[in-house]
Amino acid sequence: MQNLSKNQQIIFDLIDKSNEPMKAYAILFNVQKKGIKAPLQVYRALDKLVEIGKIHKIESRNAFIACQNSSCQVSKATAFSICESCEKVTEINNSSLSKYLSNFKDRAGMKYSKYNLEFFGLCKKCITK
Amino acid sequence: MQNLSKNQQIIFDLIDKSNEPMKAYAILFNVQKKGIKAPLQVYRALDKLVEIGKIHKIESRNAFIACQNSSCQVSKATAFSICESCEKVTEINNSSLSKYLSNFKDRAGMKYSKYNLEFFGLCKKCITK
DNA sequence: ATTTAAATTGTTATAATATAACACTCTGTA
DNA sequence: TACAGAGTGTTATATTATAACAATTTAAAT
Repeated sequence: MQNLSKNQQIIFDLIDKSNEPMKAYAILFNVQKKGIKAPLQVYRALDKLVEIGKIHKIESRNAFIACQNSSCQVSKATAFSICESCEKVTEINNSSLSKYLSNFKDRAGMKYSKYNLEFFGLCKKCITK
Repeated sequence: MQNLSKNQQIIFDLIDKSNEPMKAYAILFNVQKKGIKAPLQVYRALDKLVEIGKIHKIESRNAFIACQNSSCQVSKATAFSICESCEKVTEINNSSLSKYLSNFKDRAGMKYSKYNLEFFGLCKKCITK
C-alpha cells in the first residue's frame, strides 16, 4: 500500500493515538498547530483515510476511529459496539458475524458490496454503575 | 398507543407518503404551507417519531423513512438496504437476520439493547444499467 | 531529466444539519 | 380545577460538511 500524504498522516496519527472516536472539528482544533487550518483539509484527509480503510466513520456519532483490524484494507464490512452511557466505541472483529452478514441476501435481490452495523447498549463498566 | 400530536402527524404523513427517505430540511420546506416554520419544530417531531418507532433515521444519509414493519413499536432492531446508485432505501424485515443480531454477543461482554445495520450495493434496476 | 496526469494542498466562502434557550399552550388526570 | 408533562413557537446559534478555484507536489512513463 502506498504511503499517506502529509495531511493524511498527521490526521491518521492523531486519530490512532486517541482511544475514542474523534469528531472532525475536534481533529481540526488539534492539528491547527501542525499547519492544517481549514475544515476542508481535514475532511479531505478523512475521506481518503476512510476510502483506504485506515479509519472508519461511526455514522450515528459523526465521528472517526482508527481501524482496529490490522489487516483491514477497505472499509466494506464494519461493525461496532457503542456504549450509550460513556460513548466508548469498539470495533467488532468476529468472523461468524462477518461471514453471516457478507453472505446475507434479502428477497429484493440486491447485490451488497458493503455493510455497516452499529450495536448500542451499555459496556461492562457502565452496567455496574 | 397514544395519538400523534399535530406536528408529529403532519410530518409523519409526509414521510409516509414519500417513497424515499426525506431529509429534515426537505421536510421543513414541504410543511411550511401547513404552518411549521422552523427547523426545531421538524427536529422535535422527528425525534419523537423515531423514539416511538414510526420512522427510522438512515444514519449514513441523514434522512428519515417511515417504518415499513407495521408491528414495529420501537426502533431497536433496524436493518436497511441502500442502493448507492439510485439511493433507494428498503427496510429489511428478515427474522433470521433479526434473530441472529438480537442474540449476538461479542467477547467484550457488552449488553446490547439496540442495533442498526445498513447494507450498501446496487438494487436490481441499477445492476442492469 | 522532462513531461504529464493524478493526487494533494491551500484558501475563502457557504451550504446543510442540528441544538440551545426561553416563553407560552395544550392535554390528560388526580 | 389545578397541576404536571408533553407539545408548540420563536430567535439565535452551534455543528457538520461541501463548492469552487488556483497552486503545488508526486509518481510514473517517456
